[in-house]
Amino acid sequence: MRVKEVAKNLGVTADTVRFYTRIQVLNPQTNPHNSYKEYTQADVEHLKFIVASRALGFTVEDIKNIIAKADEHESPCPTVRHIIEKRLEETERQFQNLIALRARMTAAIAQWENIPDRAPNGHMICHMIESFSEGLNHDASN
Amino acid sequence: MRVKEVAKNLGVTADTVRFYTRIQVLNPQTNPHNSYKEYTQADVEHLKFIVASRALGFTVEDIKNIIAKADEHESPCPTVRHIIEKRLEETERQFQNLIALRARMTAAIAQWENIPDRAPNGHMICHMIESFSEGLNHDASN
DNA sequence: GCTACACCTATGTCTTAGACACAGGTCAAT
DNA sequence: ATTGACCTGTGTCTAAGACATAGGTGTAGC
Repeated sequence: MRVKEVAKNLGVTADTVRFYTRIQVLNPQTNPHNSYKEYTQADVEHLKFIVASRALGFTVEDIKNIIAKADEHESPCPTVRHIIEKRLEETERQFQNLIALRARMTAAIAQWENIPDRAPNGHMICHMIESFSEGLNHDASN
Repeated sequence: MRVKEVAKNLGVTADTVRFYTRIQVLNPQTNPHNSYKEYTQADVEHLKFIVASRALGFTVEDIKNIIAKADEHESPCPTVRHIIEKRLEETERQFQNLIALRARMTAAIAQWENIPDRAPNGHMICHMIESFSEGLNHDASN
């Protein structure tokens, strides 16, 4: 199979498959005539593993490490358990940040609903943002 | 003031200030002797605007556009109102994605709690991920 | 066989918002 | 004058692909 077909089968873009191939986390054979890549069923299974891992929040670097462990005939499972805990913590942090961001955005929109547009002057670029930033507590706790 | 002091005053890193200076969204004077940048109080106010905008989810490119509008003596407010709506929608999408990701992660961790580690074999890299991917519905609706 | 032409391919470059490395500058204490 | 701690600008790097482009494939019509 060639890249497009493989991609369509797994619901990802051809560029994604090319990317995995480029960084050698996927290693199809190359047709020496036109240098097209030829993906076997085993390659597809391999890609399926990669896609599933990505869907669980693993980075591509994580996946490389997991595969490396398996290539040494060691069980990658302890590594997998450890990494997903770490990634879950990060996700939780992002989640909190996103909630805070959304709160700031909706608060700003609400605050701006009742005030008029205004031309910029010497010390103001946009009075809406400028006035909103007054209420922002920029502490160093981060 | 020099970069570190400015950064500390606004609760960002010196690298962040240097970055804004590099892309010319901040334009301090340069000391011709040592090519150190010298930030005036006006520069600090300008940076304050940038930091506030970033805190509202605007991209640096957005901020450039807003400043460009203001430089043409046009009110940037309509632009600002428009952009924040767009960014809020994106944030909402990210939010949904993050919720779904977190659900997948916790589901995987729960599922893996009761199954043993296992060595990789010919057709499996990590049976935990592999078995989890079975339950994944990879549809094309995205 | 030849030529269009639609579609596909690999490769190189670009993206964000800074973080990091590093060679050199500053400045107060000696 | 020299040490040494700290600071500076500049160049490079990051993640995970997306995009641009020159060239290949393969079918249809002649």
